[in-house]
Amino acid sequence: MSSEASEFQEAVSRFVRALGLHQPDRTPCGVPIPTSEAHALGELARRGELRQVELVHRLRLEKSTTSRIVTQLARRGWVERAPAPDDGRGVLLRLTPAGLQAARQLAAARQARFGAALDRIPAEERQAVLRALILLTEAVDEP
Amino acid sequence: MSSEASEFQEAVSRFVRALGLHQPDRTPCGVPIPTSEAHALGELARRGELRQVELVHRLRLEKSTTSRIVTQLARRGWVERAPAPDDGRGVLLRLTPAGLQAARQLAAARQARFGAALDRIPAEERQAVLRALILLTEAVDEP
DNA sequence: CCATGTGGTTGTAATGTCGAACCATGTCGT
DNA sequence: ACGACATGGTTCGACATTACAACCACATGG
Repeated sequence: MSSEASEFQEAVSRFVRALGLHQPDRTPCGVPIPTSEAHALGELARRGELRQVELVHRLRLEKSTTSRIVTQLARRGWVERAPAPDDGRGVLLRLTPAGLQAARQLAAARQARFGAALDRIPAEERQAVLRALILLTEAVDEP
Repeated sequence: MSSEASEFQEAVSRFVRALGLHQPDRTPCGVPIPTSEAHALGELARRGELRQVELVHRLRLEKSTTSRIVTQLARRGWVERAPAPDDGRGVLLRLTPAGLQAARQLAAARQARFGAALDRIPAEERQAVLRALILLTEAVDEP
């Protein structure tokens, strides 16, 4: 239904704006690092190690951009580059202890922001909203 | 619940990435204009006229940035600046016919993108997903 | 063993955003 | 009425994120 699609456009626009995603050097949670770096940190925290090329796919960035982001994270002392064991070309990324701590702080900040948001959603709706968001992501993702 | 909040973080991150929102000079729908300009155009299309300061609030940008965006849109021949009738300081923005057409094309592109996404969501879920997105936006917006 | 493809890095350029300085106009208190 | 302050806009300078192209190293397949 076309009216449904335009309502979605609306809703997505508003969501993006409300989230404050246009600010380049600050995450939506207020942490003073770029959003992409935060996402990279998140991916690394979830898995312990990650191939850099995998990060390229997950962040949907160019390999050059990804390389720079990793350099930034390394400069902050949060990740270490190591040669990939099974492929001489590859780079294996690993979180340092400081990086793990930073990831935890970031998670806490997000917790604060999204936790507060969740409090404004009726408890019985939360599961539905989360499910909807996941569904929507899958739907948008699939090219 | 904290596990709920972290699932949300996950879900939001994924959504943002899947949407491709990190590309500065291309909308998620593939239209080759910056996201903020697209949003500005959308706001102007919905209301016919808009005070520039209103755009600042809706886009959540600095007034300087907003001014530049409006200049861009004017350069494209899509909006006209006029003095606000009730306030000598203000600027009233109005869509030109070309701007209206551009807005329609943009809407069509979004329609194509989000329509395709919606098709991948079971029909009986769509209302729930839309509702969830609106709820989530309000929840995130509030602070 | 050469041709081609993949993973990474660096250089270059384009672009989006903010903060500050500045101007014009409105508003409020005395 | 008049000065002090707030509001709406513009311009300028700085900074940051991203992509594309060129290049290198390693892998893979005929």
